[in-house]
Amino acid sequence: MRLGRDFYCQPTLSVARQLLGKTLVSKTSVGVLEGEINEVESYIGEDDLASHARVGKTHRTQVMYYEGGYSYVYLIYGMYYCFNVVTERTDYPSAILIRSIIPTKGIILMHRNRKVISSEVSHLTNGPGKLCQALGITKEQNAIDLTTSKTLYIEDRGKEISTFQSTPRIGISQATEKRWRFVY
DNA sequence: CTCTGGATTAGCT
DNA sequence: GCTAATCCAGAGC
Repeated sequence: MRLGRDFYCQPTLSVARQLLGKTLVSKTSVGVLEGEINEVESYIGEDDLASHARVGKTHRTQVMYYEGGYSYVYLIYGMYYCFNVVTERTDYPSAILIRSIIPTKGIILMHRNRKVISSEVSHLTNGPGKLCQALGITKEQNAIDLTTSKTLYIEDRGKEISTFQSTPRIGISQATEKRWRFVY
């Protein structure tokens, strides 16, 4: 069943751990694309130097100040999108970057959405930019309410994750001491 | 207005 | 391991 407001409005690190094993669903005009989340990263508060919200509320970061359950999609390096879910209460900027999923449905369509010629399934959605490309997520999907959207949401399919690792976050130059990346 | 650099990736050395 | 690709947010003037 679909994750609701209560799920996303918990403390960010708790939501991040619980997102492992959940299923990300993207219903596009060409078909349904799904994958199981297996790597996430947390960005918490304006004091988090690695978070976009370190500069405060701006046009780009305002969605991070929404209540939990909204999408935050941004363009990185001019060519890839990154998909985040906003967490916690209104006016507290926090979000979780979905870094990797395991494709479970619409794999043929994912291959078509990805630009690379030879992409093994294992390389299809194992990166934040890759999974957005595969699932057709762009800035058009920014600030969507994942608790009511008909096209983009996350479901609990009953998979339990017993063990996972927490490690420093990837690709950032500040605040690397925080082990806010979760993988299983 | 201009400038800098980034929560990335693919392809090459 | 190195870097080009390519856009735009944020900062400074």
